[in-house]
Amino acid sequence: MREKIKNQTNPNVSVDCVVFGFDGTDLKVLLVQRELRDNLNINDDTLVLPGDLINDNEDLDDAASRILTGLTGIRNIFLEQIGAFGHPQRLMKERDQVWLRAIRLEPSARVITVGYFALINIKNYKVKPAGFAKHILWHDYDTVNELGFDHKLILDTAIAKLRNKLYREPVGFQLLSKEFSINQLYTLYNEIMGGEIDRRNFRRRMLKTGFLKETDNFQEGVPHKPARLYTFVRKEFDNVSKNNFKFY
Amino acid sequence: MREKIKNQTNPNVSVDCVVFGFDGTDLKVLLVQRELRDNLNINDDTLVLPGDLINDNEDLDDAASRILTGLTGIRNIFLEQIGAFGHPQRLMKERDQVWLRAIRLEPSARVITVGYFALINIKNYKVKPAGFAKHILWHDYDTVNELGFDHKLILDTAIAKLRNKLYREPVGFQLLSKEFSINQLYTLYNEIMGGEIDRRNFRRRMLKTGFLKETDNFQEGVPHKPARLYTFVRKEFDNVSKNNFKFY
DNA sequence: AAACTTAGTGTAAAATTTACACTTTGAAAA
DNA sequence: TTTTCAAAGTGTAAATTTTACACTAAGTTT
Repeated sequence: MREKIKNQTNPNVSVDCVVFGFDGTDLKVLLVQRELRDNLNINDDTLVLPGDLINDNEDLDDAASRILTGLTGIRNIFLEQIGAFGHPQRLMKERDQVWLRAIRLEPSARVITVGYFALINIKNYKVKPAGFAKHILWHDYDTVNELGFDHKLILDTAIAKLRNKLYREPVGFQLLSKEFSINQLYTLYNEIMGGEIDRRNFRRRMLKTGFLKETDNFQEGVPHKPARLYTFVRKEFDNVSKNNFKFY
Repeated sequence: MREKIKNQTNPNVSVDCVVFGFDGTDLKVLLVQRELRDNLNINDDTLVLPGDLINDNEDLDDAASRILTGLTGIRNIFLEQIGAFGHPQRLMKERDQVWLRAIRLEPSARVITVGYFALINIKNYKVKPAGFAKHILWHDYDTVNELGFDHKLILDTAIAKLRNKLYREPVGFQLLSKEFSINQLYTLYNEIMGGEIDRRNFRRRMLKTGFLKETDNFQEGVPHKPARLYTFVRKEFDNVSKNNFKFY
């Protein structure tokens, strides 16, 4: 770091969260409408990721937690950083620039955002509007088109990281209830991977790992044979061989 | 993002680079001595990663490139973001706080740094002192102990990312000369992985991928049988099956 | 010519992956 | 109560990949 040049303006730094959820069938992502302020006559209902400026003296991770706690009330959410995104303001779309000026961020300063992704179980927690997000919705991941700022890029990066993570840790369990059937797990993984996983081989592989523990409970209220429910045992996962990778 | 709260101070944002090099035997990392300023009587020769504040209107990636070009003269360096690191200033060691105050960064503002890692071939480029790095050295990766700020954390994260990356892309070639022997490649990989790779199986696997092209050249000046040299053919890599991963 | 150092090579056993289709079970409908 | 429906649950054989493992070849130096 060199001596500070005085005619530079420090950037605003925000944290934006990609919150993935799973409703049993589709992968969802939590989006908010860019807040309209009554005293502004700009018309802007662009969808963006939930986020906020970081506070002084606040860890980046803590800022992400704060945002999610505000939206969901949950305290210990699975959270992982995606990275920093920082296009200079001049590269933004006009609409985004207007919006930034409207809320009077430090004049002329750019915004650098640190992306996080989180996984939560849709059914367990009701999301609720927060100060920085009056309109909030679960959006189908597959059909997200355009988002404000560079949030589409952040979202794309997030799904890549999530897939990647699935190769090393059983993160998928964060998206399911405590007890789940093998086929629910299968549906989730298949959805995340966007792919063609063989159902029978999937079951065998998962059971072989040893970190799924059979319970005595079964699905209820389904109009067909109810499936046995399992729980995830982290302790067992930690023993699983991690020699899973070939390098290039 | 909410309306800017006026008593907040925007953080300084810097970019720090973990530059890995390979000298044929050991993995190295480029470090600089925290710059001593003659007009300050603080005694500080702490080693840190090369870095700098980002400029207004400068992409984060561009800032990292700029730093590396300053140190090495190379323009197209393999570079990848590691992530953002942002402990509030209050969590820093006293020595780091003193240093920051000494160079008069925006008073009381914290520093958020975005880490990058780069791979370069030590032999091809002479590193040279730059404005922000008067003393610069290749340090053995294995024996790096403590660094200023949270740079040790950044370094640890970088090596993890590098290993990780090796599972999906043949990045190791960035660290070697254009033509190299299989055993040079082996030594490098073994060094990065910190591990026990079987030499024979390594050779077979690498050759089988098809992205190593045999040349008619051999090592020169070695006091033993000279090894055949190969080049890396990216086009072929792109055809290699990427179905290399098992998930959990 | 002998000694040294790294290059370069093969195989068989074990483990893993893959492809693939029918039976079972409970609920709902007829 | 029987039939129908929908998803649960199960097995195997062939192909592929991984693993473990030790000697010969070739060029340089002494």
